[in-house]
Amino acid sequence: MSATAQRPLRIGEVADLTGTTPRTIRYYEEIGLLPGTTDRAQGKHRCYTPADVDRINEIVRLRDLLGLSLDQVSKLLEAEVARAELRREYAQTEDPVARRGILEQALGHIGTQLELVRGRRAELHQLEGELVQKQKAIGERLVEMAP
Amino acid sequence: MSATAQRPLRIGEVADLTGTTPRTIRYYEEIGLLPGTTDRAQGKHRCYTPADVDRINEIVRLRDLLGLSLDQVSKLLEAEVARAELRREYAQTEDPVARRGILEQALGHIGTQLELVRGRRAELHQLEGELVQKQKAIGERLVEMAP
DNA sequence: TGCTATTCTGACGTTTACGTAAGAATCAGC
DNA sequence: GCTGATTCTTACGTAAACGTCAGAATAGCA
Repeated sequence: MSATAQRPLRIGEVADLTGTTPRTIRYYEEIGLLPGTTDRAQGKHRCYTPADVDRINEIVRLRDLLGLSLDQVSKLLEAEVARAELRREYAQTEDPVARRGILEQALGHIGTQLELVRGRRAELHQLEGELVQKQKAIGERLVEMAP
Repeated sequence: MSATAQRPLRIGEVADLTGTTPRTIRYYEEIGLLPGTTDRAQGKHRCYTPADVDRINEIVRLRDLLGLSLDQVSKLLEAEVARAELRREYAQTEDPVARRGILEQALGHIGTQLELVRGRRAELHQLEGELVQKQKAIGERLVEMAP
Protein backbone atom coordinates (compact mmCIF):
# COMPACT_ATOMS: atom_id res chain seq x y z
CA MET A 1 0.00 0.00 0.00
CA SER A 2 1.24 3.44 -0.82
CA ALA A 3 1.58 5.25 2.42
CA THR A 4 -0.22 8.60 2.62
CA ALA A 5 2.32 9.94 5.05
CA GLN A 6 1.61 8.29 8.35
CA ARG A 7 3.60 10.91 10.15
CA PRO A 8 1.56 12.28 13.01
CA LEU A 9 0.34 15.83 12.49
CA ARG A 10 0.99 18.67 14.83
CA ILE A 11 -1.61 21.11 15.98
CA GLY A 12 -0.51 23.89 13.64
CA GLU A 13 -0.79 21.69 10.59
CA VAL A 14 -4.19 20.47 11.63
CA ALA A 15 -5.30 24.03 12.12
CA ASP A 16 -4.21 24.90 8.60
CA LEU A 17 -5.91 21.85 7.18
CA THR A 18 -9.19 22.66 8.86
CA GLY A 19 -9.24 26.40 8.54
CA THR A 20 -9.05 26.86 12.27
CA THR A 21 -6.33 27.84 14.73
CA PRO A 22 -4.37 25.93 17.34
CA ARG A 23 -6.26 27.81 20.00
CA THR A 24 -9.57 26.66 18.58
CA ILE A 25 -8.45 23.06 18.54
CA ARG A 26 -7.24 23.23 22.10
CA TYR A 27 -10.51 24.86 23.05
CA TYR A 28 -12.49 22.06 21.47
CA GLU A 29 -10.46 19.59 23.41
CA GLU A 30 -10.98 21.62 26.54
CA ILE A 31 -14.76 21.49 26.27
CA GLY A 32 -14.77 17.83 25.40
CA LEU A 33 -15.58 18.15 21.74
CA LEU A 34 -12.31 16.52 20.83
CA PRO A 35 -10.79 13.66 22.74
CA GLY A 36 -8.02 14.79 25.06
CA THR A 37 -5.18 12.77 23.64
CA THR A 38 -5.32 10.36 26.50
CA ASP A 39 -1.70 9.24 26.47
CA ARG A 40 0.16 12.47 26.57
CA ALA A 41 2.46 13.63 29.29
CA GLN A 42 2.00 17.14 30.64
CA GLY A 43 3.70 19.63 28.38
CA LYS A 44 4.27 17.32 25.46
CA HIS A 45 3.01 18.23 22.02
CA ARG A 46 -0.35 17.00 20.86
CA CYS A 47 -0.32 14.86 17.75
CA TYR A 48 -3.10 14.06 15.37
CA THR A 49 -4.10 11.68 12.61
CA PRO A 50 -5.93 12.36 9.35
CA ALA A 51 -8.99 10.92 11.07
CA ASP A 52 -8.79 13.75 13.57
CA VAL A 53 -8.69 16.20 10.73
CA ASP A 54 -11.86 14.66 9.33
CA ARG A 55 -13.52 14.95 12.65
CA ILE A 56 -12.63 18.59 13.06
CA ASN A 57 -13.83 19.33 9.58
CA GLU A 58 -17.10 17.68 10.44
CA ILE A 59 -17.43 19.80 13.55
CA VAL A 60 -16.70 22.95 11.63
CA ARG A 61 -19.26 22.08 9.03
CA LEU A 62 -22.00 21.42 11.50
CA ARG A 63 -21.08 24.61 13.28
CA ASP A 64 -21.06 26.76 10.17
CA LEU A 65 -23.68 25.17 7.95
CA LEU A 66 -26.30 24.47 10.55
CA GLY A 67 -25.30 27.27 12.86
CA LEU A 68 -25.23 24.92 15.80
CA SER A 69 -23.61 25.93 19.03
CA LEU A 70 -20.62 23.87 20.06
CA ASP A 71 -22.84 22.44 22.73
CA GLN A 72 -25.34 21.26 20.18
CA VAL A 73 -22.59 19.93 17.96
CA SER A 74 -21.29 18.09 20.94
CA LYS A 75 -24.61 16.43 21.53
CA LEU A 76 -25.00 15.58 17.89
CA LEU A 77 -21.59 13.98 17.81
CA GLU A 78 -22.12 12.28 21.09
CA ALA A 79 -24.19 10.00 18.96
CA GLU A 80 -21.06 9.52 16.92
CA VAL A 81 -18.90 8.82 19.92
CA ALA A 82 -21.60 6.42 20.93
CA ARG A 83 -21.28 4.91 17.48
CA ALA A 84 -17.58 4.35 17.97
CA GLU A 85 -18.38 2.67 21.24
CA LEU A 86 -21.04 0.66 19.52
CA ARG A 87 -18.62 -0.41 16.82
CA ARG A 88 -16.34 -1.77 19.49
CA GLU A 89 -19.19 -3.72 20.92
CA TYR A 90 -20.18 -4.73 17.46
CA ALA A 91 -16.79 -6.25 16.80
CA GLN A 92 -16.85 -8.13 20.05
CA THR A 93 -20.25 -9.74 19.97
CA GLU A 94 -21.31 -12.69 17.87
CA ASP A 95 -24.98 -12.42 18.68
CA PRO A 96 -26.69 -11.46 15.40
CA VAL A 97 -29.60 -9.90 17.21
CA ALA A 98 -27.27 -7.58 19.09
CA ARG A 99 -25.37 -6.70 15.93
CA ARG A 100 -28.55 -5.85 14.13
CA GLY A 101 -29.67 -3.68 17.01
CA ILE A 102 -26.43 -1.77 16.98
CA LEU A 103 -26.61 -1.09 13.28
CA GLU A 104 -30.18 0.04 13.55
CA GLN A 105 -29.23 2.48 16.26
CA ALA A 106 -26.52 3.90 14.05
CA LEU A 107 -29.10 4.37 11.34
CA GLY A 108 -31.19 6.31 13.78
CA HIS A 109 -28.40 8.71 14.63
CA ILE A 110 -27.72 9.47 11.02
CA GLY A 111 -31.41 9.94 10.54
CA THR A 112 -31.42 12.64 13.17
CA GLN A 113 -28.66 14.52 11.42
CA LEU A 114 -30.42 14.14 8.10
CA GLU A 115 -33.58 15.63 9.54
CA LEU A 116 -31.67 18.66 10.68
CA VAL A 117 -29.96 19.15 7.36
CA ARG A 118 -33.11 18.67 5.35
CA GLY A 119 -35.09 20.96 7.57
CA ARG A 120 -32.55 23.69 7.18
CA ARG A 121 -32.42 23.17 3.48
CA ALA A 122 -36.18 23.45 3.21
CA GLU A 123 -36.13 26.75 5.06
CA LEU A 124 -33.50 28.04 2.71
CA HIS A 125 -35.60 26.86 -0.19
CA GLN A 126 -38.50 28.87 1.11
CA LEU A 127 -36.34 31.94 1.52
CA GLU A 128 -34.98 31.50 -1.97
CA GLY A 129 -38.50 31.40 -3.34
CA GLU A 130 -39.39 34.65 -1.68
CA LEU A 131 -36.29 36.33 -2.98
CA VAL A 132 -37.09 35.19 -6.48
CA GLN A 133 -40.54 36.67 -6.08
CA LYS A 134 -39.09 40.03 -5.17
CA GLN A 135 -36.72 39.78 -8.07
CA LYS A 136 -39.59 39.18 -10.45
CA ALA A 137 -41.61 42.04 -9.05
CA ILE A 138 -38.81 44.49 -9.53
CA GLY A 139 -38.05 43.07 -12.93
CA GLU A 140 -41.62 43.69 -14.00
CA ARG A 141 -41.56 47.24 -12.78
CA LEU A 142 -38.44 47.77 -14.81
CA VAL A 143 -40.08 46.38 -17.90
CA GLU A 144 -43.19 48.51 -17.40
CA MET A 145 -41.02 51.55 -17.03
CA ALA A 146 -39.20 51.50 -20.30
CA PRO A 147 -40.26 48.90 -22.81
CA MET B 1 -60.92 48.00 1.52
CA SER B 2 -61.12 46.04 4.73
CA ALA B 3 -58.68 47.54 7.12
CA THR B 4 -56.18 45.12 8.59
CA ALA B 5 -55.97 47.00 11.82
CA GLN B 6 -53.97 50.10 11.09
CA ARG B 7 -53.37 50.61 14.75
CA PRO B 8 -49.66 51.13 15.31
CA LEU B 9 -47.92 48.26 17.05
CA ARG B 10 -45.94 48.59 20.21
CA ILE B 11 -42.56 47.06 20.78
CA GLY B 12 -43.87 44.20 22.89
CA GLU B 13 -46.32 43.11 20.23
CA VAL B 14 -43.69 43.29 17.54
CA ALA B 15 -41.39 41.20 19.68
CA ASP B 16 -44.06 38.54 20.02
CA LEU B 17 -44.80 38.60 16.32
CA THR B 18 -41.17 38.16 15.40
CA GLY B 19 -40.08 35.76 18.09
CA THR B 20 -37.72 38.31 19.56
CA THR B 21 -37.75 40.55 22.60
CA PRO B 22 -38.13 44.29 23.09
CA ARG B 23 -34.49 44.44 24.05
CA THR B 24 -33.46 42.83 20.79
CA ILE B 25 -35.51 45.28 18.78
CA ARG B 26 -34.06 48.26 20.61
CA TYR B 27 -30.62 46.80 20.10
CA TYR B 28 -31.16 46.49 16.38
CA GLU B 29 -32.24 50.08 16.29
CA GLU B 30 -29.21 51.04 18.33
CA ILE B 31 -26.79 49.51 15.86
CA GLY B 32 -28.58 50.98 12.87
CA LEU B 33 -30.18 47.81 11.67
CA LEU B 34 -33.62 49.26 12.22
CA PRO B 35 -34.54 52.88 11.60
CA GLY B 36 -34.55 54.97 14.73
CA THR B 37 -38.13 56.15 14.57
CA THR B 38 -37.03 59.55 13.49
CA ASP B 39 -39.97 61.53 14.78
CA ARG B 40 -40.10 60.42 18.35
CA ALA B 41 -39.60 62.63 21.33
CA GLN B 42 -37.24 61.42 24.00
CA GLY B 43 -38.99 58.99 26.28
CA LYS B 44 -42.01 58.38 24.06
CA HIS B 45 -42.99 54.88 23.06
CA ARG B 46 -41.77 53.46 19.79
CA CYS B 47 -44.47 52.41 17.38
CA TYR B 48 -44.29 50.09 14.45
CA THR B 49 -46.14 49.04 11.32
CA PRO B 50 -46.65 45.60 9.82
CA ALA B 51 -43.91 46.52 7.38
CA ASP B 52 -41.53 46.81 10.29
CA VAL B 53 -42.55 43.36 11.41
CA ASP B 54 -41.72 42.02 7.98
CA ARG B 55 -38.38 43.66 8.07
CA ILE B 56 -37.49 42.24 11.45
CA ASN B 57 -38.55 38.82 10.32
CA GLU B 58 -36.27 39.22 7.36
CA ILE B 59 -33.38 40.13 9.60
CA VAL B 60 -34.04 37.21 11.89
CA ARG B 61 -34.14 34.83 9.00
CA LEU B 62 -30.90 35.99 7.51
CA ARG B 63 -29.34 35.81 10.93
CA ASP B 64 -30.58 32.33 11.70
CA LEU B 65 -30.67 30.62 8.32
CA LEU B 66 -27.45 31.97 6.92
CA GLY B 67 -25.74 32.42 10.24
CA LEU B 68 -24.75 35.94 9.34
CA SER B 69 -23.52 38.35 11.96
CA LEU B 70 -25.69 41.39 12.48
CA ASP B 71 -22.95 43.36 10.83
CA GLN B 72 -23.17 41.24 7.73
CA VAL B 73 -26.94 41.40 7.78
CA SER B 74 -26.65 45.13 7.99
CA LYS B 75 -24.48 45.29 4.92
CA LEU B 76 -26.71 42.90 3.06
CA LEU B 77 -29.77 44.96 3.79
CA GLU B 78 -28.00 48.20 3.11
CA ALA B 79 -27.92 49.98 6.39
CA GLU B 80 -31.47 51.09 6.87
CA VAL B 81 -30.31 54.63 6.51
CA ALA B 82 -29.18 54.09 2.96
CA ARG B 83 -32.42 52.33 2.09
CA ALA B 84 -34.56 55.11 3.41
CA GLU B 85 -32.41 57.50 1.47
CA LEU B 86 -32.97 55.52 -1.71
CA ARG B 87 -36.70 55.43 -1.20
CA ARG B 88 -36.76 59.17 -0.72
CA GLU B 89 -34.81 59.71 -3.87
CA TYR B 90 -37.02 57.31 -5.72
CA ALA B 91 -40.17 59.10 -4.64
CA GLN B 92 -38.81 62.52 -5.40
CA THR B 93 -37.26 62.08 -8.75
CA GLU B 94 -39.14 62.04 -11.98
CA ASP B 95 -36.09 61.23 -13.98
CA PRO B 96 -36.76 57.77 -15.38
CA VAL B 97 -33.07 57.11 -15.71
CA ALA B 98 -32.56 57.68 -12.01
CA ARG B 99 -35.56 55.54 -11.10
CA ARG B 100 -34.29 52.78 -13.28
CA GLY B 101 -30.90 53.00 -11.62
CA ILE B 102 -32.40 52.68 -8.21
CA LEU B 103 -34.46 49.67 -9.19
CA GLU B 104 -31.47 48.04 -10.77
CA GLN B 105 -29.53 48.55 -7.60
CA ALA B 106 -32.29 46.83 -5.67
CA LEU B 107 -32.10 43.96 -8.12
CA GLY B 108 -28.41 43.71 -7.44
CA HIS B 109 -28.92 43.48 -3.72
CA ILE B 110 -31.45 40.73 -4.10
CA GLY B 111 -29.07 38.97 -6.43
CA THR B 112 -26.40 39.03 -3.78
CA GLN B 113 -28.76 37.53 -1.26
CA LEU B 114 -29.79 34.85 -3.70
CA GLU B 115 -26.20 33.89 -4.27
CA LEU B 116 -25.66 33.48 -0.57
CA VAL B 117 -28.79 31.43 -0.09
CA ARG B 118 -28.09 29.20 -3.03
CA GLY B 119 -24.50 28.68 -2.03
CA ARG B 120 -25.51 27.69 1.43
CA ARG B 121 -28.14 25.38 0.09
CA ALA B 122 -25.60 23.69 -2.13
CA GLU B 123 -23.31 23.08 0.78
CA LEU B 124 -26.15 21.55 2.71
CA HIS B 125 -26.97 19.44 -0.30
CA GLN B 126 -23.43 18.14 -0.29
CA LEU B 127 -23.59 17.34 3.39
CA GLU B 128 -26.90 15.61 2.91
CA GLY B 129 -25.40 13.46 0.20
CA GLU B 130 -22.62 12.32 2.44
CA LEU B 131 -25.04 11.44 5.19
CA VAL B 132 -27.15 9.45 2.77
CA GLN B 133 -24.05 7.56 1.72
CA LYS B 134 -23.38 6.55 5.29
CA GLN B 135 -27.00 5.57 5.63
CA LYS B 136 -26.82 3.35 2.57
CA ALA B 137 -23.67 1.68 3.71
CA ILE B 138 -25.22 0.72 6.99
CA GLY B 139 -28.41 -0.31 5.31
CA GLU B 140 -26.54 -2.68 3.04
CA ARG B 141 -24.75 -4.26 5.91
CA LEU B 142 -28.10 -4.87 7.53
CA VAL B 143 -29.43 -6.54 4.43
CA GLU B 144 -26.37 -8.71 4.11
CA MET B 145 -26.71 -9.79 7.67
CA ALA B 146 -30.15 -11.27 7.68
CA PRO B 147 -31.93 -11.54 4.37
C1' DT C 1 24.69 19.46 21.11
C1' DG C 2 22.93 23.70 20.02
C1' DC C 3 19.52 26.46 17.60
C1' DT C 4 15.12 27.84 16.05
C1' DA C 5 10.36 27.14 15.22
C1' DT C 6 6.55 25.40 17.27
C1' DT C 7 3.92 24.04 21.13
C1' DC C 8 2.63 23.95 26.10
C1' DT C 9 0.03 25.74 30.04
C1' DG C 10 -2.22 29.11 32.43
C1' DA C 11 -4.58 33.37 32.63
C1' DC C 12 -6.65 37.36 31.35
C1' DG C 13 -8.80 40.08 27.31
C1' DT C 14 -12.27 40.68 23.53
C1' DT C 15 -16.31 40.68 20.63
C1' DT C 16 -21.04 39.73 19.65
C1' DA C 17 -25.63 39.77 20.90
C1' DC C 18 -28.22 40.40 23.76
C1' DG C 19 -30.12 39.90 29.39
C1' DT C 20 -31.28 42.28 33.45
C1' DA C 21 -32.23 45.64 36.79
C1' DA C 22 -33.66 50.45 38.34
C1' DG C 23 -36.22 54.37 38.43
C1' DA C 24 -38.90 57.45 35.75
C1' DA C 25 -42.20 58.26 32.17
C1' DT C 26 -46.03 57.04 29.03
C1' DC C 27 -50.28 55.04 27.48
C1' DA C 28 -54.91 52.81 27.51
C1' DG C 29 -58.89 52.11 30.06
C1' DC C 30 -62.13 53.25 33.64
C1' DG D 1 -57.69 61.99 36.77
C1' DC D 2 -56.07 57.81 38.39
C1' DT D 3 -54.11 53.38 37.84
C1' DG D 4 -51.90 49.39 36.20
C1' DA D 5 -49.34 47.63 32.40
C1' DT D 6 -45.99 48.64 29.29
C1' DT D 7 -42.22 51.24 27.73
C1' DC D 8 -38.34 54.55 28.26
C1' DT D 9 -33.28 55.37 29.15
C1' DT D 10 -29.12 54.18 31.28
C1' DA D 11 -25.94 51.10 32.66
C1' DC D 12 -23.88 47.17 34.19
C1' DG D 13 -23.86 41.88 33.55
C1' DT D 14 -23.23 37.59 30.82
C1' DA D 15 -22.40 33.46 27.86
C1' DA D 16 -20.12 31.67 23.92
C1' DA D 17 -16.10 31.24 21.31
C1' DC D 18 -12.25 32.14 20.87
C1' DG D 19 -7.70 35.87 20.86
C1' DT D 20 -3.55 37.14 23.00
C1' DC D 21 0.37 37.28 25.84
C1' DA D 22 4.12 35.37 28.90
C1' DG D 23 7.41 32.27 30.14
C1' DA D 24 8.83 27.64 29.93
C1' DA D 25 9.27 23.34 27.45
C1' DT D 26 9.64 20.42 23.29
C1' DA D 27 10.74 18.77 18.62
C1' DG D 28 13.20 18.48 14.54
C1' DC D 29 17.39 19.47 12.33
C1' DA D 30 22.36 20.74 11.31
